[in-house]
Amino acid sequence: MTESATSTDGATSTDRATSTDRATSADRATSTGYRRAARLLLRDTLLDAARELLGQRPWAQITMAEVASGAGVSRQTLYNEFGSREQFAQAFVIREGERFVADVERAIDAHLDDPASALADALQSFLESAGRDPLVAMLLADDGTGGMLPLLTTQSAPIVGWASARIAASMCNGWPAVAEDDAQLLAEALVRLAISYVTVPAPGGTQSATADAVRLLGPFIDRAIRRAILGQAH
Amino acid sequence: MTESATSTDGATSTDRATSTDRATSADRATSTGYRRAARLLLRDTLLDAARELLGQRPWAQITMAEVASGAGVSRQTLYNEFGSREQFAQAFVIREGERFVADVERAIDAHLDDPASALADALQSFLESAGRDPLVAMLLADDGTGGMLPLLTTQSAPIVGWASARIAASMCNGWPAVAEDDAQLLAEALVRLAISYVTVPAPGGTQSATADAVRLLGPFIDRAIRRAILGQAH
DNA sequence: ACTTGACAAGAATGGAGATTTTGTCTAAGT
DNA sequence: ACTTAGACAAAATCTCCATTCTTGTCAAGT
Repeated sequence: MTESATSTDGATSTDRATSTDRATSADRATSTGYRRAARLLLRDTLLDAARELLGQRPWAQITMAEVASGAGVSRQTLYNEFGSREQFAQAFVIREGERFVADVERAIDAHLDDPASALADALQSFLESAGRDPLVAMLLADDGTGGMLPLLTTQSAPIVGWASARIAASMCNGWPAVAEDDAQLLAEALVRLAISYVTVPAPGGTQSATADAVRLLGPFIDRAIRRAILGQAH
Repeated sequence: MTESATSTDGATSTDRATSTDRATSADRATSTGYRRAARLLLRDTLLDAARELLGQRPWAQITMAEVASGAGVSRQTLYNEFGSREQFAQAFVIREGERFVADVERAIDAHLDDPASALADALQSFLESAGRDPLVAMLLADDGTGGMLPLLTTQSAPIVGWASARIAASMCNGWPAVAEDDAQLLAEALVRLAISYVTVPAPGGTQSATADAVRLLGPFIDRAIRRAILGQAH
């Protein structure tokens, strides 16, 4: 019995085009493309299931079996996809960080002409969505028994590295003139500050934090841009 | 300023002004001065005892009785001085943060002419001493069972507030021309970045972190100084 | 002011046994 | 191929209980 529970609203949708063999009348490349897509879908579904469970109780009290059944998938599949519980938790935190990265990338694309505005936009939307996030609330309420705090703090080196690399790449992409060094530096600072503001919010709320960050980093951005323009002219 | 640097291992005195002493007479002042000094000595001794114990095992496994006897003092005295275990832990973290503040203040005083150098000096010496600190190492190794991680992360709002206020005051003192807003902003960013760099070190080591911070915040400082000079001229 | 001894309430500890969970494996099913 | 159910050992967790320890606060002694 595997406890057929559920699926409230869930996001999960296990239905998949069952015709795996046939190339769906499209180009052949889709075959490998399908594989990858299916794999990503699987990962996302599992991560989503964990997310929903985390809204109810801390990570330490959630079993891998629950995650698997929440995703409508066997436990074995979960282990095949993410080696261990620890690795799964790591992947989860990274995926949540993905929202942050996505916010920043969207902001960059929306303000290709004005990096300072992009910064404001990025931090604002991220901090606001993080503030509404029940997961973040649970993390903040964690007194150490929750089990996920270290991942965001003492063991967050992988997340910081990954997120800042992604953001730096986006910056270089959106603002090709900016030096790679500057982008990397700004990206890492942004990530560190974002984590800091999530774990201990600014007393004045998110817009205060955003305004502060812009005021603080604005001069650096201005200088970077000025250097970029000079470099181009040269 | 107002910092009586101690010659020995590092019992920096936290001076709390709160002079409630209504002047009764001159000779009385000596007595009150002694009182205060004795009180501070007591606090420091207790905190030092805790520090030594923390070098051996995590906070969760240290009892108040051990701290008291380590300081050669009765348990009751400990409770009289710091209300509860939680408050003691808080005070301890703040006292450790005192080193950070002291480093920054010293750096400010040593570079009254050049804030950027002061920033570099401050962060460099702090990160280096923190890197050598066995306590910090223990905190970083903490998997959540240690019991002190939340104080430095999710519950670090008091520390951030206190440290940045102190540093901002020192900045305003050392560089009177700088706007209070700018000092406050820079101080808070410095504190947040310092905490971030302690919990997840920069891959390139402390000097890399310092160089990064200087490069990042340098433009802001330059602009603040430029504004300060203009303000003076006006 | 500091210490000592005592105190209740609550937290931790330990031990022994049952139960769960993790991580891996295999034999199937699609 | 990919997934699944079933089974498995090893490790972790839970339960229940009794016991000890710790916290926080007394009052009285120095």
